[in-house]
Amino acid sequence: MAGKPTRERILEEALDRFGASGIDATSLDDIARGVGVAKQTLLYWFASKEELVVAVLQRVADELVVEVGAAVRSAPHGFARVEAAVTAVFRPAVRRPALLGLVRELNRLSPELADAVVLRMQPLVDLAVAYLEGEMDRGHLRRADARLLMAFAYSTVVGVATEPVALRAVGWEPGVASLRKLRTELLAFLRAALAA
Amino acid sequence: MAGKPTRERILEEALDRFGASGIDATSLDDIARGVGVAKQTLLYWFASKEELVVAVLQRVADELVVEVGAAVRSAPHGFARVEAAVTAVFRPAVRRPALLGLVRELNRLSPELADAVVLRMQPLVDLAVAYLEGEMDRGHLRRADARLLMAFAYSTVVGVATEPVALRAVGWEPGVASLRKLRTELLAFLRAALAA
DNA sequence: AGGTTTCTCTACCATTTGGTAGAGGTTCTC
DNA sequence: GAGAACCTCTACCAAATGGTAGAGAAACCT
Repeated sequence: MAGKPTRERILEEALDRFGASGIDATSLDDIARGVGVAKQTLLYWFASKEELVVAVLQRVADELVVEVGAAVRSAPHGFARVEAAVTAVFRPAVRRPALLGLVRELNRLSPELADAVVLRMQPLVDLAVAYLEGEMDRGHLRRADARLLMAFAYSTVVGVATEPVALRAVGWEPGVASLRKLRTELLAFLRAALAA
Repeated sequence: MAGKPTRERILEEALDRFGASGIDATSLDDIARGVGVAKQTLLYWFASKEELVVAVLQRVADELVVEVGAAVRSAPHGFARVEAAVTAVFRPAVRRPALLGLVRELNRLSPELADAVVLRMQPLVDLAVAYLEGEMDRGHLRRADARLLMAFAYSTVVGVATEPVALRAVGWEPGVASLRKLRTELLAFLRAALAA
């Protein structure tokens, strides 16, 4: 059907389905039908459902780590760096909303993989924290718990991206537009809270 | 075993299990074993799994609505009111971490119930928004999108309460202590951002 | 050409799970 | 004490799901 190799198409389809309906609620048959192959073709490429799940999560984690890492490393100092990091976290969420929902299932489904993700994230966080604290020392930013700041920003994105009930309660429809608006507002907030 | 009626114990157990492992991954047998009765006893009290799920979610929604509603209505004006609302949202999360995780599954499992929850939440949000905007008009708070503020605070709680990977990446262990620390910091943040 | 590897398929199986049928016991009512 | 309502149980079923066995193409060596 498509030019992409089967394995690739399976991974794409699985990511979409897992993200939309949850991993448990998605059967191998669902994915296979979506790709347009037999279930056993899928089991040829991935020996078991767990293996498929891990492969999908691995890819999700890779995207996040690479994207946020590049942004944090390349952006200028000061608040611009905070801005770049926040934007980087939002980007995958906007491009593929299914993605963030999956990270949440990591712990339950593969604690080992979750550990691996944590280990890869930590240096990035450390880098960001070091810069934030440097800026605070220099008086460019108000003093605050930089580590907490990171958790704070990230969890906000996750919450809004995956919590349609809360969004609708405040009068918004879930979607990309809401995510963008939130990013703007979050940044304004951070700016106000961190202004020295 | 316990003094509580069977139906009540089933609801409690189901809430815990659903929250811990997800609804799909929790079988009726699991819950029944946890309570110490046969699966069919459970099906006597709730005609189907869906009915049990709805009952549990209904109760979760009730707790949230009642608790937040009481806090918003009773707290003094100004920033104290914001503080009361945020604390009220945190309280259920601290007391029963499983609770917030369930709200997220609402949309997928029972869109009708999700609609109902949204409808009940809206007046509360309106109330909070009206007060926030009043305070802004009077110059007690900095001007900002009050509606967004609500979504923002709530999604932060949800994100941190249900996203252990992010927490661990910033060097914390998931748990009640982290939630408390986050509440303090979130409030400090809001205070700084909203100070007129 | 002939064999080997790669890839996809049809058929089938074992287990789990939500759910049904219906029996039996307990408590409350009269 | 008789009957009814209430509550819990054992035994069983139908459907779905993850997974196995193995056959048939098709491309790729040599």
